[in-house]
Amino acid sequence: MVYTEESFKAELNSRGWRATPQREVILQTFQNLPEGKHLSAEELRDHLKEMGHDISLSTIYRTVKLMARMGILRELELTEGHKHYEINQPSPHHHHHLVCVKTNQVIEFKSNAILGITQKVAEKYGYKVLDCQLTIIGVSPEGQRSII
Amino acid sequence: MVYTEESFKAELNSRGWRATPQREVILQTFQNLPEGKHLSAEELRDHLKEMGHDISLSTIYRTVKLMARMGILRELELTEGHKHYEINQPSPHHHHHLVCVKTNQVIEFKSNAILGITQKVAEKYGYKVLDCQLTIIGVSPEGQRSII
DNA sequence: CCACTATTGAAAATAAACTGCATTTAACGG
DNA sequence: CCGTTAAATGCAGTTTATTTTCAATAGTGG
Repeated sequence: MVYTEESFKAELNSRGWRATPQREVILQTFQNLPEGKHLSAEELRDHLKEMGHDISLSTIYRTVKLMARMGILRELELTEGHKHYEINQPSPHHHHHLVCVKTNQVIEFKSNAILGITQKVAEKYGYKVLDCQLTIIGVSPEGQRSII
Repeated sequence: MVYTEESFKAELNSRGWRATPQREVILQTFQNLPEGKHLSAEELRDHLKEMGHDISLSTIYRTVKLMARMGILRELELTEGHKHYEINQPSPHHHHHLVCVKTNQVIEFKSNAILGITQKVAEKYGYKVLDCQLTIIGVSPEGQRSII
């Protein structure tokens, strides 16, 4: 699902919400990010500022949360202590994360099998799926060598 | 892996750390929790207090983080805004979470296939696995009905 | 174009998690 | 056992991410 300005507005309005310049800019920003790139709220604020868009942190937080609930963004909780957001890509681009607790390295990987498992589980409980994330927590080769 | 007081002490000492009454009590608490039950730092503090153990929040935070890095506890990030911890069970008890963004309902489910995928991915990158969690974010039947 | 109400930005408020430091205490070697 | 050494604890204070309050602004639907 890729949103245009119009389809995004329609989606928002259908839920009683409003399309605003801030929301549109944030959506476009995430849609144009290189695959697998994710941003924290502050990183997004800075990135937007560089592009000439001064959007307050309050709005950023409110918007990413809103878009995560709509299923447009994925909310990632890796190991850094703050959330990251990225576009919630459909099947072929959908990926998961392998995280090192020592070095905080994050590796992405894909798996169709996980999508299948997710479908079955969600169906069983009558859930509508917004996102599924397999997070593997472990120690990278470098981490295993380090003493710290 | 179920730890006794001795094996836990051995595991700590082998890493240059110390076995303390607080750490032992916390380990026992998690090992005795009903399956699938998870606690936040504050809930753990209160639970321990009820059992007659007055352990400071600082120590709680330090201990759960330590035990998560050791692979003894899993750190769960569901939707409530704070972390939860539970014992990191081996294969037959290992489970995953289906979470509703509207009602915050959490359903657990098991899957051997996920363990297999995790093994393969970790092996490919030379990672030592501490934990793997598939989190499915969606909307429950009740959530789909609600207007909020 | 109007009225209504959602949204924004700034500042203040929260809440979770972390840290510095003095004190306590586990581990290890003799 | 005992003493030494460094790790761990508890307290208080702090940091950091995120949320909320509120007045001003601006989409929307009629």
